[in-house]
Amino acid sequence: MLHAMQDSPSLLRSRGLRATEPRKQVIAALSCGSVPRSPQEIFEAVEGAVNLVTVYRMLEDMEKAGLVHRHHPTGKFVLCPMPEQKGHHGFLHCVRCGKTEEFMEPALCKIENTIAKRAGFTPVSHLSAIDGHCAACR
Amino acid sequence: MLHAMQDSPSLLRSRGLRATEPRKQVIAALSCGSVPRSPQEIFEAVEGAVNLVTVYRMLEDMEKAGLVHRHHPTGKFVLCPMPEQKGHHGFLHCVRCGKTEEFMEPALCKIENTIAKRAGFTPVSHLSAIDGHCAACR
DNA sequence: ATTAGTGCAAATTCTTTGCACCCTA
DNA sequence: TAGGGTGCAAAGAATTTGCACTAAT
Repeated sequence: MLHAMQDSPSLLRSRGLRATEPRKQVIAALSCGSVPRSPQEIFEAVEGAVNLVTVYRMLEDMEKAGLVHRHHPTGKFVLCPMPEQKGHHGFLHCVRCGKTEEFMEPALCKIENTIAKRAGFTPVSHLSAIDGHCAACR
Repeated sequence: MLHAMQDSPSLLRSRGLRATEPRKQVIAALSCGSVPRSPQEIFEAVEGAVNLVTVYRMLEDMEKAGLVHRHHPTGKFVLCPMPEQKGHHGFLHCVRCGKTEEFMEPALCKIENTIAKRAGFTPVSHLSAIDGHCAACR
């Protein structure tokens, strides 16, 4: 997350997006605290410095670019800590404090592929979210 | 699913909900085709026979009762094929035709628990959805 | 200089709330 | 007949669209 905050311009450019002021601000807001945020919450976090409509459009672009992910079932957004890595990203989400961390676990992927195959499905993408209490909120 | 269609009244009553005409219609609509449906889509499926607002309230109640589940990331609703069974329910969803089936896989649960523990999380609930192409849409 | 990106205003769409009436158990 | 459910009207949120203007490359 920090790497994104420290150098959001190159992060953006590496994904084919221009490094604009609004985008840098939104990334900065998202990189604070590992908590998923809704468009409205991001808008408030930047204190209205970026238009809400722009936040919507931006998140759409950044999601396509793999820079942010939507956390389900909340539907909020988090910065992807490893945008270069392909594969199944999953979330660990604390229902008390909201802290959310992303993980990648090949073994989980493998089982999901097995389940899909068994049912005659050709898997394309996976989504998994684990809700619970984090160490601090135990 | 068929069992629900054939006897939605007892299904409803077994969960403490009254077997009303609107509810029977919504369950019938949901049990057709194993496709997740939004409140609006359900409203259209019953051809306006049930008020849209009622559909919303109903889905809320039925979800609490464990009769329907929300499918993520679409946010639409499906009838739960096994409301008696506890544990982690997951979805297999065809991105072409929309067909969605639910599964339960202890091995998946187990890995997710491991992931959570490893990160110091106490897991409370899991969500997983696999998108892909079903046998018919291959 | 180009063209992606942004802001503003306004339209849509989605979801919730309040309240009176109805119908299931 | 009592209380859970429903419909209707209306409010409130959330999300999208069009278009002119700005700014990054």
